[in-house]
Amino acid sequence: MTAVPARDADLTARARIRDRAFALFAERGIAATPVRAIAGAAGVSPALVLHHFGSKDGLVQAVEDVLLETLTEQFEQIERTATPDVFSARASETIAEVLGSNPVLRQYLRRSLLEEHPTGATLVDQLFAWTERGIDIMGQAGALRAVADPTWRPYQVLYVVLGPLLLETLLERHLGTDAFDPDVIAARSRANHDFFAHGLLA
Amino acid sequence: MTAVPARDADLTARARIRDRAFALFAERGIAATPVRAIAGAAGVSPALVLHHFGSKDGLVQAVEDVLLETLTEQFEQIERTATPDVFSARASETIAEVLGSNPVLRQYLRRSLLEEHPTGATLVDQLFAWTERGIDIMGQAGALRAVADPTWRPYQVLYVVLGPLLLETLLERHLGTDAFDPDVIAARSRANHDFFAHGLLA
DNA sequence: CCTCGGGCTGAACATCTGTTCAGCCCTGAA
DNA sequence: TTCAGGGCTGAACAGATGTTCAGCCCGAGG
Repeated sequence: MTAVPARDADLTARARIRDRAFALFAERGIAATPVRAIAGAAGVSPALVLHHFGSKDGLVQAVEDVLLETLTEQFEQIERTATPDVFSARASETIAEVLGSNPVLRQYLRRSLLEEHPTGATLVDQLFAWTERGIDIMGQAGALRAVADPTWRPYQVLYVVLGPLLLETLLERHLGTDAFDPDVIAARSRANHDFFAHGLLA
Repeated sequence: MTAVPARDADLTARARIRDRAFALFAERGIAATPVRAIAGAAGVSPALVLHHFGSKDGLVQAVEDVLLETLTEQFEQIERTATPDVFSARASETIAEVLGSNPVLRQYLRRSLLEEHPTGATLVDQLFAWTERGIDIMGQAGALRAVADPTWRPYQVLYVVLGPLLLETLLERHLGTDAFDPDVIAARSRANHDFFAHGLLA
């Protein structure tokens, strides 16, 4: 899923339509993006969009299939290659890298996670499962503090990690800089690690 | 803003339209809610909706005005009545109470916080300001641990507090129970306090 | 009594939406 | 050369949507 294709001419019309749809869905939302707008952005007739994807829903499905596949790939790679002692660091690094370089992806994810769309649910469930898995790995390595009710731990982690994505516009307004600039990400990571390590209260 | 009016007949048609619009906007989103649907739900002709509010945008504005006013009222009351030592407890208690008893409000908020709509931005900014103010109060009471970079503290708090609201469907799916049931809220509050007090790591 | 005005309606309008369809062009196989 | 097939298009259609408008009903004020 290339958010901003380098050279459209290299892509088949089908791929161009999918990519443009992805960007426009992210920017305006699916319902608010007419097939005609996608066709226009891809330099193609509206009829061709339907010709390739059957219906607008079919196009949405195709877009989300690619999205899901790409993300799954990323996360499985973390799980395969990261050892327990660096798991947390590697995971947050990869997340930052994937999200930081791709504003359109962030916007699309934001919509997906909050809308009741089934793909959004799949995605959140996936993220939650990965978080649980990561916590498990760290727990077995003895890195976690024992708590009375461990139910909420993965949620707490997920909230802190996903917060900057879900409320990106807030960050942008108040920080005045790009919320996913590498330096900002680094500072936030340090603060989060401190938070996870010691909490906030005296 | 009464999410589910007790007895519609008691309300003027204008108020009934506003309330129904609020519920339908929350459920389906603003763009996906036709004026005709609102009119139907309120037992009124579509033309009356426009007669009272000028346009659909006018209706949206009216709905959001009431929403913002109600929430502001709640939070100002906390600030007026809570002393520093109980501020955190009182705030989370009130938030839980307001949100817990009002599923439609939660849904509407979720949409507002995420959409680029100006009211959504105002609302998030307001929530952030309240969080900052609460942290300030607790800091002056000496309840906070000193950290290297305090920039991120209010965000971290906001993420953890707003998480269950933003990702309510995830909670619902995995917990199997109402995510804002009083018992669940209580358990979550305890876990959050522990998190804020000591962090997660060993 | 009349009439004025606001709540309220049905019907209509222009526009936008997803989708269909007959048919164009062009490449590659027979 | 013929011809089949897939990429592709313009025009059109049916339905939905926001909005307008002429006019209804009915209670308050003269």
